[in-house]
Order: sequence, then structure tokens, then C-alpha cells
Amino acid sequence: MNSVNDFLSLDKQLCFAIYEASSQFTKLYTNVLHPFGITYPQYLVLLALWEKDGLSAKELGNRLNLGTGTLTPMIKRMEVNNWVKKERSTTDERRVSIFLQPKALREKDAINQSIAKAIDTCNIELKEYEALMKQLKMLREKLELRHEKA
Amino acid sequence: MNSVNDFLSLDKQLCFAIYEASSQFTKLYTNVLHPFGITYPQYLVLLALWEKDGLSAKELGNRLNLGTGTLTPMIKRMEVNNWVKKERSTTDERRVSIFLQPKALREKDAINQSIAKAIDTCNIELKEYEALMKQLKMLREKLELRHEKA
DNA sequence: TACAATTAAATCGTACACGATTAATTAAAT
DNA sequence: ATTTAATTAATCGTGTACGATTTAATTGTA
Repeated sequence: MNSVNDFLSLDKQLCFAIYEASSQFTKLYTNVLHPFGITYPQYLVLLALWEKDGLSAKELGNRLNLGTGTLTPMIKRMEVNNWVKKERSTTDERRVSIFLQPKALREKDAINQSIAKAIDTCNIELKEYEALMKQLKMLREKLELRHEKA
Repeated sequence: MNSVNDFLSLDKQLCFAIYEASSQFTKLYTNVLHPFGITYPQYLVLLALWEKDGLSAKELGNRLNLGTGTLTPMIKRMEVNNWVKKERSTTDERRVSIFLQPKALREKDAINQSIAKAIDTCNIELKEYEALMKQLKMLREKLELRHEKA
């Protein structure tokens, strides 16, 4: 096995390691969230709204790096399930603000405690956690920088 | 902002950092691969087959952590575009082996050079690269361990 | 004022991703 | 040998994801 093939090996590819980690997290969160009737991306929406309720679709999209092609139908599903409510702005009728519904406030603690408990069973050291966050931040900056150039 | 809300902040969540990194990689690879007429997940399939041609659908699924619900239609698309060919095993007619087509061998170098060039422009230090790989491996092991317990 | 450019959402088409079910084949057990 | 269990793919339904286009509302400017 020469060095070129070695570089090409799936196991050596950072993209794949991240792809795998992401899908593992998705599965973990999906399991935990299933009893509550929300999906992992929907949970990310709730996280954003718990931080700041009433964000517009656009702002939510910026926060989560998602376009309207993803968000619009997702919000619609969350609306049907009484997690959020959409409200057209009166001052600018293009804008749609998304507000948490009582259910989302009521379930907040239970959901987050379930998540915290599940994450806890993984025994991830605080040190590793922080190191990973720091390195992913660096990576993100480099990938973003490249995007702007292109 | 108290510590509970702090923990709940999107920016503090490892899952989100990885979710972001993954989608950034997807976008980067998508851009590079688009001229060749393949998607990022399809490229991962090619990577696996370049390493070992003739894998069965099941083996490919294990390698990439994908089920048949994802792979079957994806392989079908790759077959239509002449990247791979499916062959039913004669000894065990349940098994379907997937073989690279000439196109996939012909384009291999060009594709990988394009990817390498794009990654290169990100200026990711070898040190960071390796550190991230190592930590993601540790994380994967912990997440996998948890899966088995559940 | 009028009208062009910009902005915000919604819509559309394609492609993953996954759990659950089904269908066909092989292996195992009595 | 027959039945049962296990294995492998395919199929189905739901839910992201994303680029491109469309629609509606607002802003900028001639």
C-alpha cells in the first residue's frame, strides 16, 4: 500500500470521521428525543428559540446554517405538533417570526435533562469535550474562509 | 445568564459543532464533485470501492454506516451514471456485489486531485488534522460503546 | 410618484438517511 | 426432509438538506 492509496483510505479522511461522528450524534439524539415526538434538527430549532424566542425564519436559518427549503417545511411540521407558532410581522409583512408554544416551554427541562443524561453515559471528559470544540471551531473558521474566497 | 442556560446555548453543544462541520464538509465536497457528476455520499462509496472492489451491499453499508434504505437507491443512481455495476452472487443469490465501472477507475485520479487541491486551500495543519482525527476516534468509540449498552 | 433592485418566504426537484416491513434465499434444528 | 430461523436486499414512509425558481413586500432612486 503506497502513500497515495494510504491517503485515499476512508479511515484517513477527516471528512469521513466527521461524517461518522455527526451521524452517531444524530442517532443518539434521535433515540432520546423520540419519546418527546421531535427530531434532532427540530431540537436544534428549539435550542435556538429557547435562547431567543421570536426569531424570524431568516435569522433561524443563519443560526443553524439552513435555507428556507429545509426550514419552511420543518417549521410547518413543528407547528402541526404544537411546538411553535408562526406570526407574520405587521411592520414588515415579508418577515415571519417563530414563537415557542406552551408545550415547548413546558417540556424544555424534561427534554434537556434526558439529553444531558444520555450524553453523561458516554463518559466524555470535559477536557476532550473542550479540546474538540476548540478544534472544530478552528476547522470551521478555515472552511468558512475558503467558502468566502470561492 | 446562569450555568444551565449556558449549557443549553447552541454554541456550547458539541453535537452542533459537529453538525456544522459535517455540513460544511458536505458543501465543500459537493462543490468539488459537482463537475464530475457525483455527490459527496457517492464519493464515499467510490472511496470504499477503490479500497476494495466488489464489496457486497451489506459490507458497503457496514463500512459507511448506511442501511439498505439509503444504499439501494444510491447504488441504483450510480449504476445509471455508469460508476458501478451490480452483480448477483452465483453461490449465494441473496448477495449483491458492487463493482467499479471503467469510468470510476478512469476518473479516480482527477477526482482525488481536485479534492486534495480544495482541501489544501483550507490550510489545515497536519498537526490539527491528526489531533482532530484522534479525538474523533475517541469520541466515536465512546458513542459506539453507548449504543451497544442500549 | 413610479419603477427597478433588493429582501424574505415559499415552492419545487433531487438526493440522502433511517426505521420498519417485505421477499427471497440459505442455514439450522428437529 | 421439513420446518424454522437467520440473512440479505429491496421497498416504503417520513424527514431532512440544498440549489434554483417564484411570489410578495419593501426599499432605493430617478
